[in-house]
Amino acid sequence: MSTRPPQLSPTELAAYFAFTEVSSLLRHAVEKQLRDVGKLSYVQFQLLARLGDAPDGSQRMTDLADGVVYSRSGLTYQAQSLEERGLVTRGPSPEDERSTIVAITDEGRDVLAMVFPGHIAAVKAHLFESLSAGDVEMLARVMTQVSGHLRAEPPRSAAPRNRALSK
Amino acid sequence: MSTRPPQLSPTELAAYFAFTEVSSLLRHAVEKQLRDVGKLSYVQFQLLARLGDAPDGSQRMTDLADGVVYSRSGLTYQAQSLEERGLVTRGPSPEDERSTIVAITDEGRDVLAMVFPGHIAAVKAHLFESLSAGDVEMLARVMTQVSGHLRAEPPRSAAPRNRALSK
DNA sequence: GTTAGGTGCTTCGAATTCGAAGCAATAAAA
DNA sequence: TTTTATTGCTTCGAATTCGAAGCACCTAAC
Repeated sequence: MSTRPPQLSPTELAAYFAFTEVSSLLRHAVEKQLRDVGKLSYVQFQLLARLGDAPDGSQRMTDLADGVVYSRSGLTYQAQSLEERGLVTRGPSPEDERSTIVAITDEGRDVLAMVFPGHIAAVKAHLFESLSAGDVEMLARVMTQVSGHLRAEPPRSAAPRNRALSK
Repeated sequence: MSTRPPQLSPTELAAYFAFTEVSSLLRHAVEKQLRDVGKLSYVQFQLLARLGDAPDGSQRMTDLADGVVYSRSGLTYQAQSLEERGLVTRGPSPEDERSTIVAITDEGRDVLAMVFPGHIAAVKAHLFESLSAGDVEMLARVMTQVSGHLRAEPPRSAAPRNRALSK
């Protein structure tokens, strides 16, 4: 019935499987390092890293959520947790009363500095160690390509809201 | 302090960021498709797919857990869920009383057949659409390389147990 | 203005996840 | 054989995750 099933070539299959496997294993390895060294979840680390990178060390909640590909409610949860630990502060935006601005604190930067070297080392050890410089370059190019493609169509982590009253 | 901090080259950084982003976005897209079409979580789909691929349609719990990079307790949970839905059966191994053998049922195969085309289409659309054949080949090669490297050292999803009484 | 719709975030409940601890069976050592 | 360690899985509790629903503010059209 309907259209005939689409297929993946053997190469595509191999690429897909290996890709998901690497992604899982890398993630686990990195999470362990972050947990052990800084008691941070992967998301928390990503949030701190993004804030640390931001020009003024602060960002809107929504932009953070989009940046790390994460649900808004989940971000609220993690931001609260980070705030309780004193690693970030949260406050309303002066421009838009609805927005919450999250800013990294000095303590947050300290923790970031604490875990960063180990994080880098873990990534190096698990992702790059077995690759040649050419491979890395290629990987960067291809992943950037796909990433751009993905960013294009689907809006973002906040799903288009209920077109509810469509009746 | 101690050793000087390791560094990632700009290319490595770009590769790492793009890689994690693609992995997140792809995962979300695929999960949505599986949920919508077959009410399956990603893990559940992976489990069914692995069982469907196995020569006799069955596997040990531990091997499944290792295969999908998943915690053992999490697998117990999902296997229970799949069993309740009649998509798999579970029973003790005749060879080793400790082992549980999970086997896919005909219904399981039906659900798998139901979601598979859409799954393939999603992967094609999100991961491969913007890539050339050469890129795909390269990606397959590099990911396989890394995957092998990762599989090598760290044992598996079941962490080396408490070498507790090391005293 | 005022009203309808859009946007930003949080709260809520349910589902999922993990690690630690526990139980049973097997393997290795003594 | 008995003791000791290892392996396979499940149960437990705590933490995390998400989507839906709700609240407040903001914007545009009237």
